[in-house]
Amino acid sequence: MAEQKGLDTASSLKDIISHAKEYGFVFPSSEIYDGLQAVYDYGQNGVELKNNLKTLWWKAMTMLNDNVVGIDASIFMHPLTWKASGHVDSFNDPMIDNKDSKKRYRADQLLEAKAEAYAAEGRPEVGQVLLTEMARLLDAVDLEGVRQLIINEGISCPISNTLNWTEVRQFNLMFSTQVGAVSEDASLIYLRPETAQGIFVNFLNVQKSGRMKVPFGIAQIGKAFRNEIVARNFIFRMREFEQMEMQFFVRPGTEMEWYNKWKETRINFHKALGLPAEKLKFHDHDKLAHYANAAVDIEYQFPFGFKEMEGIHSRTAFDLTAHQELSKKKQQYFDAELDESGKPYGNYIPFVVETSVGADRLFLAILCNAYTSESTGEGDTLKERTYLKFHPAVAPIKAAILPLVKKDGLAEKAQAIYHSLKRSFTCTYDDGAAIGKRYTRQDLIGTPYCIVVDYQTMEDETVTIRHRDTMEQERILITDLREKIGFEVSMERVFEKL
RNA sequence: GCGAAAAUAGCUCAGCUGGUAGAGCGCAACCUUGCCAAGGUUGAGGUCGAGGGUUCGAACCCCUUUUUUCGCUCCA
Repeated sequence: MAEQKGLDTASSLKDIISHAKEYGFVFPSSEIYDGLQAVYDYGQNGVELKNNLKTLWWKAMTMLNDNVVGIDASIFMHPLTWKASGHVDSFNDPMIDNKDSKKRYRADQLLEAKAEAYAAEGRPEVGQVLLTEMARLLDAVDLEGVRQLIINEGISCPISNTLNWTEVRQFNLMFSTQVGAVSEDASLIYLRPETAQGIFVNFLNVQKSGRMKVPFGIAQIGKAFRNEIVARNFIFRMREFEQMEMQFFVRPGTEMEWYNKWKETRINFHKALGLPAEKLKFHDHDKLAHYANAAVDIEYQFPFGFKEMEGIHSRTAFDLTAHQELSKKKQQYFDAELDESGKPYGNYIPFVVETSVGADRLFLAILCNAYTSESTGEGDTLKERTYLKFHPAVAPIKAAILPLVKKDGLAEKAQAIYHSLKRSFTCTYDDGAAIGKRYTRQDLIGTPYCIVVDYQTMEDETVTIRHRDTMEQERILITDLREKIGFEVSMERVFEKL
């Protein structure tokens, strides 16, 4: 009788974090110097798992869709990119703390709420004056002026009801650095806070050089950086993270059709990776961002609750239009397809449907789902068993080749098998301890198959395959290993469900 | 960023009212070993998160700091 430990509690996140560290999946960054908050490194097993996830996503996008191609844009981009995208303005949030309640607020939101209150009492013009003044102060970066405005308006903290405010501080969520001569203002550049803009600025390059016809998509995997005020929940929210984004360019008016199609396509991808349907759900955005006309998250039930893993946004023509206006370069596409009246659709700026997954979040979801701690038997036969039940296609190591004992030529035979298989998929060889201990070592890093060389192998060229989840064994010919295991661990096994 | 708690070997922990660090597991080598964390021998590994202070003497008391966890807050 197997009993699952409480996987949905906060304590199991702790178990997963220590398991991830102990078995080489995720380490705190620069740990010998006490680490760096909200930054993590992937270890020898973590990087294999993450690379597998990235490759699966990449191939699912570019190989399974005729009209999606990839790019790899730089992290550094022209500063005006972030002006056009709205990040320079909307990421500079002025924050203010109330010293009595210890609560923090966005100063602009406090003032906007006050302006709405004026409007509600029938004096919208007073509110408008307030907003204009606020905009002037924010543009001038007069933070003390903003604080005075809050105090003069008598805006008190809703919790403590006092006017005991701290100074206003800017939290710029974009990291910046300087290129070239340090003294020049123009040399200030940002680390990209999202990868999407690298796709938008290359829209016409790809469309023209690839003779792409709308609808088509551009996929990209890459690092992005955000100076989060609070980073929590392990690798869920990091300051440096990796996104897997695809921007799909469509004819205006058809965006909802594509939005719905990609919603289904993307959630099916996660299911094909082995994430259970009951731990996945859509969450529609109530409040849409400035660029979107529809937005939904695919949420996974992490140990700390249902949280966003992937976002699917209908971004309209916001981004390309903004880039066209700021760059003065037309971002339009000529659609030669004929409409109902027999005329070409002609020139337009395409609408965009975006799918954006956090690679680290997908990694965490896969790891949380795989982590299994069971106890079997009772009394004297009670045994604890912990293993990672990864889909074979994402497991860091696909197979371990183990001689039952080291002597009588079994080790040499096992090594020969190892060397012949390692060209086909990631394998490991271990003759270090008792066979049971070696099985457990592989369970702990989620290796789906253990291939064991025993005395019968020496007689009839067969080995046993021990399966991770069931602990059952089957005997097969050595010559069948490459094909049988190779197929089970292949991407194809995931893609056949898509 | 605010509040609370925690930090001793790779892991889990012990360490009395202050007297220059221990266990189990794990790890490495060798021997033994016919299938689910097997046994034996030997060994590596810690200035007790960091810095300062009090003291004859600090893992232990005081201050500061870093990191982590939890609760707020934030999350285009």
